[in-house]
Amino acid sequence: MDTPTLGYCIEAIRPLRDALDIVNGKWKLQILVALRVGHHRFRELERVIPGISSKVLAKELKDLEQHQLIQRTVHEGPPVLVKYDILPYAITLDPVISALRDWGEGHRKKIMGSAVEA
Amino acid sequence: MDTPTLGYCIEAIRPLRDALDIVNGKWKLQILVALRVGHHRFRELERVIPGISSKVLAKELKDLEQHQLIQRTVHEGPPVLVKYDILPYAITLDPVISALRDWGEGHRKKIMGSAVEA
DNA sequence: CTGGATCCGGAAAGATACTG
DNA sequence: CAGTATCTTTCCGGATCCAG
Repeated sequence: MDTPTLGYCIEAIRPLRDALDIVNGKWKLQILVALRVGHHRFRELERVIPGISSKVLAKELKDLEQHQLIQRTVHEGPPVLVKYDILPYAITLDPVISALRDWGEGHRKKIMGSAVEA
Repeated sequence: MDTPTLGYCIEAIRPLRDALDIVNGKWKLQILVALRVGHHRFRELERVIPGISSKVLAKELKDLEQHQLIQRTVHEGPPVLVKYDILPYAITLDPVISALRDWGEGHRKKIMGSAVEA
C-alpha cells in the first residue's frame, strides 16, 4: 500500500514536468496569448504585456521559437521588420491556457470576497 | 481592426497573470500532485519530486500554505512530525494540472518522433 | 523610428552542510 | 525528521547602447 504510490507518483509527475519545462516562467503563455490576439511585432508585444522588458521578451521569443511554438520572419527592409507568428503546435496549448485563465478568474473573485475581511 | 485588440489583449491576459502568480515556478503543481497521491511528509516530498532541494521545498510549501492550498499540521513528538495536507481549494486546480499533463504527454511523443531525425 | 544586445545590480533558485 | 545557514549560480528587470 505504500510502495506502489512511490513509483506511481513519479509517473504522475513526469508529464507535468515535461509541460512545465516548456511553459515555465510567467511570460511564455502571456506571449502566446498576445500573439493569438493579433500582435506580431516586438515593440507591440512589449507594450501589450505589462511589465516585460525587451531583454526578457527577446529571450522568451527565442525559447518559444526553439520549441517550435512560434516562427520568426524577417522582412528585409529598409526598414527591416520582424514578425512573430504563432505556429499550429502552439494552438495545442489552448486547453492549458483556458484552464489557467478560468482558474485565475475564479481566484480573483475569491480574493475579492475575502478581501472584505482584511 | 487594430485598436480594439489592444485593450482586449490586456483583458485576456489579466486572469492568466492572476493564475500564474499563484502557480508560478516549476515546483508548486508538482508538489500538489505529490500531496494528492498520498505523500505528506517533508522528506517524502523531497524524495518523490526529483531535483527539488530542501530549501526550495520549504519555501514553496510556505507559499502554498499562504495561498490556502495546503495545510501544515505539527504533531508534537518526540519525535516532532509535520504533515502537509491538500486543502479543498487546491482541488479546483485539477483542470489546470490535467491540461498540463495531457499536453506534456503529447509533447513527449512529439519529441520522441522528431528525435529520430536528430 | 524598430529590433534587439550588453552591462549592471538585486532577487531567486540550487547544492550542500548543519542543527534541534 | 523537518527544516535553516551558507555559498554559488542563474535569472530578472532596468537602463543604456547600437545597427539599420
